[in-house]
Amino acid sequence: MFKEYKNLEIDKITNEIRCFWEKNKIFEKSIIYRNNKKLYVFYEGPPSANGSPGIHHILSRTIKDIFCRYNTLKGQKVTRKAGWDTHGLPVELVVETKLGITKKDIGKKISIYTFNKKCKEAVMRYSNEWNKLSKHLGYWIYLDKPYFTFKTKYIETIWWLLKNIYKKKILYKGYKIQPYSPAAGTGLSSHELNIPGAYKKKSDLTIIVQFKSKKNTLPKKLKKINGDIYLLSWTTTPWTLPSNTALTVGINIDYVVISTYNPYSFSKINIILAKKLIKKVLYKNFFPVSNEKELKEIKQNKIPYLVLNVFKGETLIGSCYEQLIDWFLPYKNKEKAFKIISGNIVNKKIGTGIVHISPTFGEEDFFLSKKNGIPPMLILDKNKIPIPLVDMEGKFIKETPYGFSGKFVKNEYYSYDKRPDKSVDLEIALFLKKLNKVFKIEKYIHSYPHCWRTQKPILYYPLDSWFIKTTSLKKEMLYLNQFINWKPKSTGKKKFGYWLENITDWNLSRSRFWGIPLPIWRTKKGDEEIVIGSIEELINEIEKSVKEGFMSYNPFKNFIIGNMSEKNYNSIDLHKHNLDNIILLSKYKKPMIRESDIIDVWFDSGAMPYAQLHYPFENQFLIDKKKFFPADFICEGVDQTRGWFFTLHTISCILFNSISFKNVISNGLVLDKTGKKMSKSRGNTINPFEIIKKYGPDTIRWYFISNSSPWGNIKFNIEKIENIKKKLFGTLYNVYSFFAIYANIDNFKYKEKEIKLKNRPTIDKWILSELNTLIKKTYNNYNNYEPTKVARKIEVFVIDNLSNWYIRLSRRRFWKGNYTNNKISAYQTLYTCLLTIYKISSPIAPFFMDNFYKNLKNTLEPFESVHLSYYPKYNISTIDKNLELKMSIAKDITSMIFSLRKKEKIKVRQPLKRALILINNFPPKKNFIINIIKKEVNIKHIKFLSNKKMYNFTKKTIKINYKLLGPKFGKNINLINSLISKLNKKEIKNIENVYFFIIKIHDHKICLSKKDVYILTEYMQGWSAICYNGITVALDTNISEDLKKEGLSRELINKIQNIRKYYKYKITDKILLYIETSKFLEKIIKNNKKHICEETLTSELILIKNLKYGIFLYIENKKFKIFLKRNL
RNA sequence: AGUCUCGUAGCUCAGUUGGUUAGAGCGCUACACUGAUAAUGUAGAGGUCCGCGGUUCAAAUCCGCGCGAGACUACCA
Repeated sequence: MFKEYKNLEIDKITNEIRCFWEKNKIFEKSIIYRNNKKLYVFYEGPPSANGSPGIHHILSRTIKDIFCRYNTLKGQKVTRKAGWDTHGLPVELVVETKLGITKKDIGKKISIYTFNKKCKEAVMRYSNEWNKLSKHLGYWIYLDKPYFTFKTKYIETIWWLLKNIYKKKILYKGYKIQPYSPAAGTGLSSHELNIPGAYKKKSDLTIIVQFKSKKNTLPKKLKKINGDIYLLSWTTTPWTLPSNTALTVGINIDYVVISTYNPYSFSKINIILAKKLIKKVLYKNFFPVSNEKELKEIKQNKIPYLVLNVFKGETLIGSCYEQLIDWFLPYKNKEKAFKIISGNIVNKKIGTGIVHISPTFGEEDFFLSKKNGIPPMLILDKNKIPIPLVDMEGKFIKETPYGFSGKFVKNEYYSYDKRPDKSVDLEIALFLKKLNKVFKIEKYIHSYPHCWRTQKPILYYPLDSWFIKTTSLKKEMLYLNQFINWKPKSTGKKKFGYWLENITDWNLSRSRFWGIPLPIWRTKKGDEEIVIGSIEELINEIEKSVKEGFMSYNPFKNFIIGNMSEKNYNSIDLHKHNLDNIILLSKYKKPMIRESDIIDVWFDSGAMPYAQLHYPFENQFLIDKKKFFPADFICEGVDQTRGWFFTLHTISCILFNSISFKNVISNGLVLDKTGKKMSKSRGNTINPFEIIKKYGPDTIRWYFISNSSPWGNIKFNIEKIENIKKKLFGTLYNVYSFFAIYANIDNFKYKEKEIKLKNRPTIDKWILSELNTLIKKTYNNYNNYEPTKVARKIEVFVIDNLSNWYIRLSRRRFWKGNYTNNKISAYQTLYTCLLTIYKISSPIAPFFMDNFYKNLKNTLEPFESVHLSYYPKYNISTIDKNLELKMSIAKDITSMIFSLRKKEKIKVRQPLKRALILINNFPPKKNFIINIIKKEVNIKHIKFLSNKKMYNFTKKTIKINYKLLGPKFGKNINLINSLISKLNKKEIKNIENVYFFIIKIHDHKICLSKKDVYILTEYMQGWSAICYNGITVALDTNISEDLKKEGLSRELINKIQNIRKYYKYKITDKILLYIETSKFLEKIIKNNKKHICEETLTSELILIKNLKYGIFLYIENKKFKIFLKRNL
């Protein structure tokens, strides 16, 4: 027996299947059973469990699950290990808040040990939520032995990787300009700048200053100009001007030399600025003139200017200028300073098009100057250590002249009572004005980052950091990127590609506490250093140090080298609180202390392919033999492009000269119904658990996948989910129920031999052809990582082809007649369709499909679960495109006849005599189609007519094929079209009968082929007709007396069936039928009695004059009485 | 501010290398059909293909400039 249902309870099914999976370890089996099969490698991007999962995690986890399940179906072994990202600032901030402390207090008020302990506790606080999400969503992943980034084994791999990066000589210590809060005395991470509210509108004093060019270094063109030439440059941070060492121009930007006057001193000057910005810089008091004469007069403070020359920025590159404020000179390479360099940072819309560069206080400035060999403005302090002109409290250094010494560069850094009237920026402006070096002073409002703790503006400040020299690997990384299949392509090519193009060295350092410590020890002077690559190495080094007396004992002496047991590894902790106490011995017997920073958490996650395996200490072959590397597939949100995707790629490129993932889907965001981002502050977030509970995981999964491509943003709309539940799952349920009811009645169990395709009725051949086409298409789309196309194709098949067409047409075969081959064929066909649908849909809707699969499984299909079965193979010989085409024409014709009936107001129950159909080039063998149409639309005769016969009834129109003729005739195409469209019916007919014909344009003869035009037959005179898609259908609307009676008899059948249904009789129940007789009814019944009895399973139909019991019915407004009862 | 993605019916989305009159589903209105169906069919209403300009015989599609939404990066001086 096939299981029958009373109604569809998705919730119940889901729970049952979930229990079934757990109890029978289906997930485990799906891996074990494929033990000797090829591996499909999937990497789980580790989530951080210190926040609870949101609705968007449903999206990415659904996609991940789909491809893991699909590839299992394909017969591959798909292991997937869960992992947790455990380190990082967000955790630390949570703990800080909880303990009511700030960064300064760590190591003072509270020990690093305690702090780290608290972090470790805090990090997993939502892990239960995450596991619950996996479970409820049906996301299959090994939760039992996940990798944790804080575990000793994980850390050991990271160290090994870092040591090998060091060996490649691309790990170095250097300066980086970083956001820094002088008020708080700490550097800030970019994360902290992204805290909402960090960017605030700030009003700054901006000035345009005049850098005097060294004329002999200018291009020839400009040397000829009389007088000094100044480069105008704009800045919002005048306090950085003493640190200026270069100017930047855009090579493709047009610049001009202008002769004019300084608006403050009215001295005559030549200035250089971007052509496009003339109007913005020289507005209000300035006016353009066209010759030297006019330039001479300043009228009522109106200043004339004359454009002398236009040139590309490129020509300025390498030219020099005089230092603007000559208080200091760079301690190193000063001869290379004060040059014009090129850079793409030049904004064409604001400023002057010439950017002032202070490498010590701007990140872009820093990189650009480094690239161009420009020295930063660093001077040597009394200890001969290079320092910038502003100290770490945000003050000008002592040595600064003209009263600037010790002044805060931002007024906000003073306490309120001590804040001076004039800010440093203003003082610098006035100082330069006196020297006649200022062209303009203005206020400017822009958004500027502020320290989230002190609410004061941050500075960009050079700080010590460890870097990986990723810039040196740019080529390799770009090259290897070509071999990654990105979904969508643009993320890989553009977003990721551009990012690689503009790659900067990877800053690994974080001056925080909860993370993997840098395994680097250095002497005080920094002349000797060691990078530790394993615990063994560390222990050995400690031993040396103990011998020399730098350390009193070895804190890790209980660790057994070479013992890979969890117990051994859990016995030691490699976090900062332990490592900072370790002092190592240098080659020249000097003490070395650890570089105090921890490693960027992104390195943790990017190292996950190796660290999850404890490579190379264990599982070495899995990576080296490329068994578990690179991944076949990863998937995360598009925001990970510069996050996880990047770090994975970088590490594998550096160390393994390989990509680390072959296919990647970067999914979009989940927005609310109106397209707004979901956020707690907006209050439009959706609880993933509630939504899963309410609609079921399959429905949600299907919704996410079918609604739009996963890489687009999805607007989360509950109504659509409802629709999927009703339409797809409802229909599938109904098709199954239909099958189960009748299969059980006929005791069909798929025990009979499979009926050969050639012996099946055409309708079965058709649906099997469509089914195989579907398998083929879904197979390709899965392989191309296009889940949306898969889901949509399945929807069309299930709803349109299988339910609304195949079953509708085949209905009678299931419930009428004996258990013949025809009937068996119907069962076998429907069975195959259902089983196939369950399999190909199971990656997307794993619960629902498994449930129904299990109901159908039999000796032919022995698998315990659909997820242990195999993806169906499509059979090319079953696909009959011609048949599919014919059927789609039949559908069209049916629709058209319904449409005509509606127009003529003739019910479908009323049989009609005939319909005529005109269609060009209809494939042969029409009978099958004719029979379907006849039954569907209740018409006795369907006739396909040839063109010739129809000639008199039709109107012909002709149109040209633009696609073919357009390229041939270009502009003349419209002329040809007007000529062609004027052809009369006879001429068109002539064209139909030939292959080529000739038309005349302006005495030119043009030869056209029949393919160059479309001929449409549109209309039939005197008939009720309709035309669509090149098909014309005409309906004979005359109703004879006999047809009328037949129609009425059908009306009667319908009424009886409704009563049976109302009485809840079984479909197989036979009945006795009593009808109160009348002339009207006798007329109806007379010729159709047999048919009526057959249709309604009436064993006896009795006409009685006076019927005591019964119900009243109406046909055509005539009242009569009827009584029926079960014939037991 | 820059970069990237997106913008097609009230809603969600298709729309092939540019080519005849831009489509589907949901929703709305009316009618029909139904012994699996909470379905389905037919008809109707509903479009400045975000706007402007360009290339072309021909643009929703290609290019440029805007506008709007989102992400990423952000003192991009």
